Amino acid sequence: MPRGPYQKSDLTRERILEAAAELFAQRGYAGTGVDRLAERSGIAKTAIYYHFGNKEGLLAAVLDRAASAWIENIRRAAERASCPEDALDQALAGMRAMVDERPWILKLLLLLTLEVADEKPEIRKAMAEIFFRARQTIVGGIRDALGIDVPGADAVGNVMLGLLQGAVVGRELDPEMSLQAIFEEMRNIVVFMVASRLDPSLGASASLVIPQTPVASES
Amino acid sequence: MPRGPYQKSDLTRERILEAAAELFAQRGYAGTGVDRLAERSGIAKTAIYYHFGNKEGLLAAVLDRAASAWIENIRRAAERASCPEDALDQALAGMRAMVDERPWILKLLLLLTLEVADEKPEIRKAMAEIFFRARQTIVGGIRDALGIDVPGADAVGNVMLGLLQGAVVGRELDPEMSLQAIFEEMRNIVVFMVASRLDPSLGASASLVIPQTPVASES
DNA sequence: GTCTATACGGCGATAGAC
DNA sequence: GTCTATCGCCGTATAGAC
Repeated sequence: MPRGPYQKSDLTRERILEAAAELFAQRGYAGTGVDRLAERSGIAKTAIYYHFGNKEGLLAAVLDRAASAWIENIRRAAERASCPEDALDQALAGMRAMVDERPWILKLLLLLTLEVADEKPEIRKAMAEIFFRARQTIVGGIRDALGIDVPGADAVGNVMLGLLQGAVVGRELDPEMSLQAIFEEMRNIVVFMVASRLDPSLGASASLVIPQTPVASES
Repeated sequence: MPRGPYQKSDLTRERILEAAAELFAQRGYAGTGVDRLAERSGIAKTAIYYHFGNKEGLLAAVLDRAASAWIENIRRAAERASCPEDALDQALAGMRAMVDERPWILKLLLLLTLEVADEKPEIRKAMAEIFFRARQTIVGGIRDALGIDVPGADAVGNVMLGLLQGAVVGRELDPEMSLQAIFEEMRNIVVFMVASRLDPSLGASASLVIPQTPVASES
C-alpha cells in the first residue's frame, strides 16, 4: 500500500527496531537470532541487513533509541517543577511509570551493559555516555527544582539510578512486587541526601542508638 | 595420567564450573558456547555434557555455586559484630571487597537474572530464592547487630542490594570508578534508614528547605 | 531505492561408538 | 571419559523482483 513517492522504508526500520528492542530486552543480544527478529517483525531477514549493515549496527540503533527514550522520560519527569518537593514527587512518579509501563527500556540498557560492554568498547562507551547523561539530567533536575547547585548531587543521581536498577531487577524476579514501597523509600532517601548536603549537620544527627521505646523487639 | 582408583572427576567438574562462571559472567549464557568452555577449561566438550547433562544443567550448577559464595560472603561480612556501627562497617567492607575482588559473582547473578529469568521458570525461582536469602542475611545481620528487630528492615536490605548492583554496573562501565564514595554513601543511607525506623520522628525532620547560607550557588 | 529468495560456511548443542 | 558424526540455526553474501 504505497502512500506516495517517498520511502515506506522508515516504517520498516521502525518495525525492526521495535521488535529488536523487545527481543533484546527479553533474551539478550547473543540470545536473539536475526531469524527470530525477522519473524517477529514480519520483515525478511536480509532486509534487516540492508537497513543496519549487520547485527551490531542494529544493536547500536536500538541502543540509541532506548537511550533517547530513557533520558527523555527522566527529563520530562523532572521538569514540571513548582516547589522542590513537588518536583521530586513528579520525578519519582515519572520514573515509577517508566518501570511500571515500559520496563524493557531500563532492562535493555542494563542487560546490554552487562552482556556486551566487556567485549565491544564502542558499545561500552555509548553505554557510559548514556548513564552519564541520565545522571546529569537528574542533577539538572535537582538544580532546577532548588534553584541552587547542590554539592555532591552526583551521588544523589547515582543512588537514584542504582535504586531504579534494583527495582527493575526486583520486578524481573517477582513481577507482582509493589513499586510503592520502593519509591517511597527512594523519596525518603533523596530528601535525606539532599537535605544533609544543604545542611551537613543533619547527616550527623542520625545514629544507631536504640531509643528507649523500641517499636518491636524479640522478647 | 591416572593418579589412583578414585575419581579425578571432582577436579574436572571443578575446572568446568570455574571456567563456566568466568565466561558466563563475561559474555552471558547464550553468548558462551560449550566449545569455548571446553577450550578454556581444557576438557573435552562432550565431557561437559557427561557431567552436567546439558547446558542448562551446567547453568544450574554454576548458579548454585555463585549463590553460595555470595551469601556466604554477605554472612561472614555481617557476623563479626561488636557495636552496631562497627558491624555495619564490617559488613560494608565485606561487600566492598566482594565488588572489588570478585565482581564476577554479582555480575553473574545479575546478568543471568536479566537474561534467562524470563524464559526459564526454574532458574527464575532459584534466582528469586537467592536474592531473598541475601536480603534475609542482611536483615539477620541488622537484627544481630542491634539486638532487636528493626521494623521494615527488609527495605534496608533491598536498598543495600540495589546500591550494590549499581556499584557493579557502574564498575562495568568505568572500571576505574572509585568504590569509596559509593560505600560511604551507602553507609550514610543505611544509618539513616535504620535510625529513622527506630525513631520515626527523625525521618520527618529532613526537608528540602534551603538553609540561610547555601554552600554553593549559581549566582 | 527497498525488499525478497536462496544458498553457504561455520559453529551451536547433542548422540552414540569407542 | 574422548572421538567422530549429525543436524539445525547463526550471521552473512549475492542475485534479482518490485
